[in-house]
Amino acid sequence: MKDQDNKSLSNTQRAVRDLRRMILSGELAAGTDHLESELAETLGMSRTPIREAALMLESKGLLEMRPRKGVRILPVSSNDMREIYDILTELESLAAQRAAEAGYSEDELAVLAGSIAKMDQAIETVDLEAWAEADELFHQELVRLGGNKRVEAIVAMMSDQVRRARATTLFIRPLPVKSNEDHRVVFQAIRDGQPDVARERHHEHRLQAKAMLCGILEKHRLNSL
Amino acid sequence: MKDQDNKSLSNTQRAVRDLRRMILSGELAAGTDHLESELAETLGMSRTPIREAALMLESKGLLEMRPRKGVRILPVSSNDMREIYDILTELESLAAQRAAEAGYSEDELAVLAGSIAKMDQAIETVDLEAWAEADELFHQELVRLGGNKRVEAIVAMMSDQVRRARATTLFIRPLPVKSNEDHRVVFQAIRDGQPDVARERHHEHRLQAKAMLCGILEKHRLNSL
DNA sequence: GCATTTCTTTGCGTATACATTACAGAATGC
DNA sequence: GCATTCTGTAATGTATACGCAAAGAAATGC
Repeated sequence: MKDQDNKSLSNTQRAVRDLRRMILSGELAAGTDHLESELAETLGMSRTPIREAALMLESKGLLEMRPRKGVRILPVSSNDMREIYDILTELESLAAQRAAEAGYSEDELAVLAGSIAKMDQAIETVDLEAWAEADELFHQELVRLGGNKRVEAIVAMMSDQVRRARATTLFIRPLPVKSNEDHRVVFQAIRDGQPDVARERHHEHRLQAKAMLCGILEKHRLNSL
Repeated sequence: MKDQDNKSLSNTQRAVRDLRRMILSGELAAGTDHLESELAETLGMSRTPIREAALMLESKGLLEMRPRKGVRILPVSSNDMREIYDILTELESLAAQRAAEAGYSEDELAVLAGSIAKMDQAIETVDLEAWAEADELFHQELVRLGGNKRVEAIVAMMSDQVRRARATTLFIRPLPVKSNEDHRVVFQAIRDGQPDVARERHHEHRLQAKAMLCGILEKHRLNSL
């Protein structure tokens, strides 16, 4: 199945996918430099698709191309995380508001409800990986329901960067019980058609998440992930 | 001076700059298709830098590369404008808040004040082009003062698309007197260190601008710019 | 021993050639 | 006359080659 994908995908697309995966997994560590030709050999293709992929990832903020220094995997500082969380806070809150205004049916909210259920279960079994995955689904689906494709794209881009920080902090942070309550309240506001409540509560939720995460990063001097 | 730029800039960078300019000026009209080789010949370079430039502009949402259909200049529908204005509304309001929190000195706010003065003057002389330019400066500087580089980048990206719509609507819309009052109020709130006021007033300002612009677009059936 | 300059090496920017693939139009079968 | 398949072509996707510019090494002058 993966091989079929490989056949239909262009090399450039494969390079984007693989490089992104390697960056998010840490295989290409933050702050390290890599020659185009080196990456080309690693992925078994020529420099052209590598360059095209790197260009795309550069505009997504994952790396930087510097003449004669190779492509540099961008580190994410705690200041970067502040910037990113501020943007996520605003855009997701807008999405929550719009979702509440849209008046979705129970069916249409099934995925959102499901993600909350998964998070509850993950907390009971103290499975942090599963919680993180469900949390991501919640936010992604929330934004989808907001109905603004550009917001979706921006949030997806930022989420890529958050993911790296989260992988590090997941096991340091307190158990996200409060977080789950917040999600439930936002969900109810959307279901009950209360845009202002949905917006406000989600806004608050994200501000707290930001404070928590950035606090941890700074306390542990994790200044480049 | 321009020629010096051309010497120090790479062909890819020139292509980005020129293509962007051609799209914003309408020389490359929205909805039209252009072959890579055709653009290459126009700009006097090979396909490689054209492809790289197109890739960058694609991620900025100005165009789309479709296999065998050429590079398509993306039209901006009134629905697109709604999406864009919603994002600008949220992110600029955040910037206004943060700018007010930062406690800038009069000196540091000089550019912002200057842009307001220019807008006032432009209204008196009914010079809409000059007004639009000053208005853009105001919003750009506001976002800069917000101190979030990513917000700056996103807003700059979206502004590129707004510019096309504005060129069309500028001479249909009412004289932006109300707009200038809004700017002044936001400026004062920033100067006086009132984050909530700055945020709220700017938010309102942008919502009205959105309603006005989208209203015009729909009334005149301008559905692809 | 240090600075300056030149030379070498290395990696990127770009052109170009080639492979691939999707589409159009013709041709053939029914 | 219509549908289907085949084939040619046009445009993209990818590889590769080459020139140039910058960083480092070596050498020379002081």
